[in-house]
Amino acid sequence: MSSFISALSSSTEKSSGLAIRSHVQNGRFREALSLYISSHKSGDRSDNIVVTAAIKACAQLSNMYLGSSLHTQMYKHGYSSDVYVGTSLVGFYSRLDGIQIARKVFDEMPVRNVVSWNTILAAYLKDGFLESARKVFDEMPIRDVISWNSMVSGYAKAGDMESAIILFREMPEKNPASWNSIICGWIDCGKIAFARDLFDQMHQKSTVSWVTMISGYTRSGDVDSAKSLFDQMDERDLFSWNAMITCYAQSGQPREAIELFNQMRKLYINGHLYPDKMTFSSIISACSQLGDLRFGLWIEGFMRDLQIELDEHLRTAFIDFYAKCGSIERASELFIGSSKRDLVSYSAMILGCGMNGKASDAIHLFDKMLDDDIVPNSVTFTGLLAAYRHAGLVEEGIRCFTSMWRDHKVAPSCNHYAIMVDLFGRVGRLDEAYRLIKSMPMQPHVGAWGALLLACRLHGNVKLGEIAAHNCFKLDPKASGYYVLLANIYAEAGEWDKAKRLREVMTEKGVSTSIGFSWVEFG
DNA sequence: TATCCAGAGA
Repeated sequence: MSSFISALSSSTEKSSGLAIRSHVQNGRFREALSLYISSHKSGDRSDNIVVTAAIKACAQLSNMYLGSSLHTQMYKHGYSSDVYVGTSLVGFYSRLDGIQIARKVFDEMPVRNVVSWNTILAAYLKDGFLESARKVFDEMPIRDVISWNSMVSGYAKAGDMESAIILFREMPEKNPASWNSIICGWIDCGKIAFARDLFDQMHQKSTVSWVTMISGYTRSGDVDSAKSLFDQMDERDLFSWNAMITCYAQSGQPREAIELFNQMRKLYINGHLYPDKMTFSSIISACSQLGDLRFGLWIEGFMRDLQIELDEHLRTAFIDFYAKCGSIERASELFIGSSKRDLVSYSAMILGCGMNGKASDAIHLFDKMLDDDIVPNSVTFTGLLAAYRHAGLVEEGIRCFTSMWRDHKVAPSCNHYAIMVDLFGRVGRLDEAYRLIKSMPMQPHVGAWGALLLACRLHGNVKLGEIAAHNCFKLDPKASGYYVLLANIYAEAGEWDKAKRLREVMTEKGVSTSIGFSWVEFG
């Protein structure tokens, strides 16, 4: 009987051990640890294989408490001299506790293999100690392709492409990760053409290579090239879909992002591909760009169905979404419930308040943000200035605009200028608005001139209106709205000839006359 | 039979 029980318990030990390892292999770290804890409580003795997996899960989940208690247990059982346990502990401490402790554990290992060496090499590189890492690399008794890849990517990430390429050329053996490190390095320093050149030379591209290039094009704003690569891919994994959806969402093409998401959803319905936090983060951003509250709410329900929990990224995406859709109360709830309020979540809230005319809330949040020692950025000031504009608080707006560079070292962008022009314009201070445009250190964009034009329409100023309109025509020749505005200014001033002439110019230039016809009737 | 390298978000 007792042998039966012990056989039974050893078989459950085996199966739970197998399940724990499989959870870890598939990235289900939380499940792995809770299974480990429950099987441990029921008296299972864990072997070094299972503990290795558990330590890895602790590292991934930043569970310092359980990880270090596993370390103590392993020490007691004499397992800590095992090369697998030792190596996973080095990885664990390098992730959670920094290089010193990791190095200490590494030095105390009685046996090391190439993976142990790679782990300590990666630990130095992760913390940015390039020279110490190189020392480890040169001292290593054996190196495999991963050792070389780590060092190459370390140089590339540090921007030292020269050293990266020297090492890359010396490699006795290369795999796709080696190439990807260099490609990534070129992208990081803005040399997308170099990256593409290398990408085209690759014989065996991995999905990582494709995704790296797609996100490179995203960063350089080349949506067409990104899409062209995406279309050429034979096998698309979750990362590939996410990269392309993100590309659209970040390039101001939210409809395309959602369209692609719907295509991806068909694969989900067939049980092939499940959207994850990253997917939703981009999709929510697309929804907030469109101000599409209904679709966003549907997305929230879909996430609930998939049991996707809000992390800080997603929470901020939702704050931005609700704020931009006018649901400031819901945005505030999420913001207040957030465990760490950072620059982005504060800025999203301030922007939301600004857009929804809650000037005093925006100002209050800004003060609180400074109290929390968070340094404001360009987006923060866009929100704050928008709040002043909405409330028509000119003097406060001027003070804020002056202070952003003087006190916070944030240089005003075209958009900031455009908001100020709008603010002056709305209250009829047209000359100041015009002077502000003339004082811009950069080429004024159509937003600034457009704001002035709108103000001239509002206050019936023909002279400035003409100047503003002609700049708009130059900067955005295809848009008919500016012509309509100028025509309205003429019409209201009774200058029918000019209005008529303007319509002729539109026809000559082939500008669409299909919208805003109210003015044409005057001519 | 495990441990290490390359891809992502507001």
